[in-house]
Amino acid sequence: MTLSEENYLKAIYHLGKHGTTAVSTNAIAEQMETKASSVTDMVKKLAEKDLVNYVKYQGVSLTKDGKIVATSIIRKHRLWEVFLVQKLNFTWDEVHDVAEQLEHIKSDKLVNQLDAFLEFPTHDPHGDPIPDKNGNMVTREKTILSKVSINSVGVCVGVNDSSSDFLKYLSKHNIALGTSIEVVGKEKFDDSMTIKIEDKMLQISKLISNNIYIKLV
Amino acid sequence: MTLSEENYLKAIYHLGKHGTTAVSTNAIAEQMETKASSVTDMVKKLAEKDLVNYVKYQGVSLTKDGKIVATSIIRKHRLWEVFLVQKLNFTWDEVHDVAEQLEHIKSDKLVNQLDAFLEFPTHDPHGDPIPDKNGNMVTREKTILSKVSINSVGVCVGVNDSSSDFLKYLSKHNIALGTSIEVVGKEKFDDSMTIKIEDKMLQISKLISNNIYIKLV
DNA sequence: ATATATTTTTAGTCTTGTCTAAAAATATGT
DNA sequence: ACATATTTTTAGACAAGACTAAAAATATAT
Repeated sequence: MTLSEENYLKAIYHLGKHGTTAVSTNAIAEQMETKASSVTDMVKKLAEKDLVNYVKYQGVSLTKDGKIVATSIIRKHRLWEVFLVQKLNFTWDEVHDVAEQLEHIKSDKLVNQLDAFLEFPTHDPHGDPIPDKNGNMVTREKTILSKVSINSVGVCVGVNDSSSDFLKYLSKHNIALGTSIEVVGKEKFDDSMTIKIEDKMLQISKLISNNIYIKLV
Repeated sequence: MTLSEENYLKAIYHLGKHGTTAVSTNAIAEQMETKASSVTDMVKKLAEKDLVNYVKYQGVSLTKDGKIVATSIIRKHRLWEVFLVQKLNFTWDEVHDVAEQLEHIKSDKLVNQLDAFLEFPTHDPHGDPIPDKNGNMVTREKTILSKVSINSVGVCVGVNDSSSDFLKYLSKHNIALGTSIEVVGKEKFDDSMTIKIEDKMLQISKLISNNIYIKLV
């Protein structure tokens, strides 16, 4: 497995609900910041190796083998993120780029010992589930903040977008995993929301509320 | 810096006492398990970037910049080795291949936080010194076991060859960093030695004694 | 239903890092 | 010192992965 192949598999996994639904060449190209023609080339190679299902003009999905590879990369990525935050004092907006590199390190012993060292975490610093050694992960009940009704109360359990800019925005407003959020107002016109965080009111746009997951209490 | 460039700089550093003395194309090729013609190509590229001094047919040495890069890679390699042994329960013969991968991860924060997390170790699991943030490292007094006279007593402080096979041999005979070694016999004919370890006698060949460093007591 | 727009693929090119084979330079032995 | 051996470099080729431009397939709109 080359670095490039691994990144394609990961992209296909993320784009089509765990790689099960077919995703378009263009979607992959956009996600990977490359050109559609490059995607076609690589996808052919992955199909040759039985890592993806590919029918010309019909999109791409992961095969069983492809899913195993993708899951193992995601496992590594998320374990490293936990390591960076818990042991090396990184903040949740700093971990992504480094984890992107670390996820490609090849050593079963390394991954499994790291897992044990971190005491088998089930979720990464953004609330995403970490696959275990066999590729299984827990599915935690969660709701997109934008979808909940007025007066709902919940606890932040994850984010959809984990870009540095978004995470910094959240930190600035004291929103982290575990933060209690109450919906005190919703604006029909632009779908903005007023939420209460630690007794402070905050106006958030639809784009923001669409990227926060909460668990209702 | 590409992965390949980094590996060449590291090889040149190791072959010519910290990269200061010029090393031959063939020597680099052998160390890197590649062909001399490939070395010539890469060395030209590195010279172009002012990372090595290169005169056709006269060998290669590192420039100031080249040394900085090589030192930083070696720092990372050795820090990761300490991490693997101290935190993830790797043995000293298992760390090399994984550290070869980890040494190429790019993140200053990662390296410096890792250094702090490990409490600023000065030596790796093979007794080699770890450069600090500024590239400085301590030089510890050490003697090659093969060179010491009969009845000398010392403590193992390092190894010259850190291949898995050699380290496993040492472990099997209870030789590790800190082990006390007494030279009780030397054979002129083949330069083999009899040493005493924890009250047990051991016959070692010249090849073995040439790869063990001790500090005389 | 057919013209137009969009998406996807193909064909050909480029760069990086490698290789082989041959040529050039250096080293060695008598 | 000169013939031979060794080392190093050059020249040309190749694979991986990316790109551009053009062709083919699919989707959309009136």
